[in-house]
Amino acid sequence: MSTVPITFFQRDPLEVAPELMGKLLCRRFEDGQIERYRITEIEAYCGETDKACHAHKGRTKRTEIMYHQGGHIYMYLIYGMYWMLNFVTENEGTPSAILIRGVENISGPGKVGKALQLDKSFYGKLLQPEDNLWLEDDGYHLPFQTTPRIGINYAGAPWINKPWRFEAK
DNA sequence: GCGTCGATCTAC
DNA sequence: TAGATCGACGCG
Repeated sequence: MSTVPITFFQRDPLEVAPELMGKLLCRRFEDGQIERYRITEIEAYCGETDKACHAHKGRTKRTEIMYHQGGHIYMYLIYGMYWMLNFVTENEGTPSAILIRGVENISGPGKVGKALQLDKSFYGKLLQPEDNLWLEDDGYHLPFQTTPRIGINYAGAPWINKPWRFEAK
């Protein structure tokens, strides 16, 4: 069992994603209680050219954090009620991120944010124990498969067809 | 300043 | 299949 270092995220999201599958997402709640959730479903969003990526229209207040060093947390509100959890990848100036769509026993990105009690206060924090959200590797290897991403039809081809969603098999 | 809409989920 | 619910963004 070891804590995954921030540098793990400072490379191409398509390289990080397969290694992220099966890792343990750890959360320390307000009351000090610690829970661990195995990551079972994620999606990669790759830079300004990827029309499904929020950063495809450039640097804004919301997407700003995606332009920073990998290892930061990107949170955003969707449909007025769900907080989506994302991990920033790559380095300064290269916007990309990985959306956590599901963990063991919890399916759906909206439910993950709710179960882990995450909101905008986590925007811009780092994935480290000091910030109450971090990653651990227990050596477990989770079998997975890739499929197109969900809910991004507006992006059009070829982006809707990219097999950038990873799910447990 | 105002209208539109989204990387969702639940219930009718 | 529609409704909840709100911040970001486009338009002007």
